[in-house]
Amino acid sequence: MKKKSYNHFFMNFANKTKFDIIMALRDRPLSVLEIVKKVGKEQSAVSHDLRSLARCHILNSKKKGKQRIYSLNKRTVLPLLKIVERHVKKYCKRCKL
Amino acid sequence: MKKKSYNHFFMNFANKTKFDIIMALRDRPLSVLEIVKKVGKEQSAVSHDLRSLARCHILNSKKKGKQRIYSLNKRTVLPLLKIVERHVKKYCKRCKL
DNA sequence: TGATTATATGATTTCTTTTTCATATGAACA
DNA sequence: TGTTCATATGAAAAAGAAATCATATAATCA
Repeated sequence: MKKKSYNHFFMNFANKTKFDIIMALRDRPLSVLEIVKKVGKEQSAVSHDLRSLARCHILNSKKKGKQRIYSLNKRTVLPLLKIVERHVKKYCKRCKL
Repeated sequence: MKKKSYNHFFMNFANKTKFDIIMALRDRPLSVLEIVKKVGKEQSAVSHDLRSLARCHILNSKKKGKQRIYSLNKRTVLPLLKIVERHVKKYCKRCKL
């Protein structure tokens, strides 16, 4: 079992900015600049995060002129988020987290 | 949306030891000492991790004499692992992670 | 009550991840 | 070709998380 793969995978959801990026891409694919605007972080920081997300195949990307468009791996991410949403709603109503 | 809840939740899967603990509890509930043996870490480190896992309701616990027995929140954890296992098998065949 | 066993806690050190900054690459187009 | 816009990269600084250590609590039982 590839433990490191799991660690990296989950790390991408555990980090605030990376999680924001995932959420930003739920509705539709976006270019880097659009993502930068949505999540309100430095371009460079976002690029680093995108790299990490794409390396784990949480995001896909394709070029479009001089832009790069990132999109969500919905097959994995949507059902995953659904499970965790249910969990958080159930258990984190009035917890301090 | 409780972003911090999500971050903490995923952090418990992203960390090597915590992930090991989750895996150790897949078959059956265990006492702290049993978990310590299984994951091969210091008792104190394991206790810290158990606290964090239980705070997010990934684990439940109950006392039994002077022991404390930890068990998995299967409803959330099992389907989650299933999704990620599929993902890792599909994408991380020969990746370096 | 005091000794023993099981687990938890808090503070500090150590390690990893994230942010930031400066700069590089690469595509489009005048 | 040179300028501009979009994105990526690498290294160093800053922040955050985990491991460690010493000690505390809590339950059991002699």
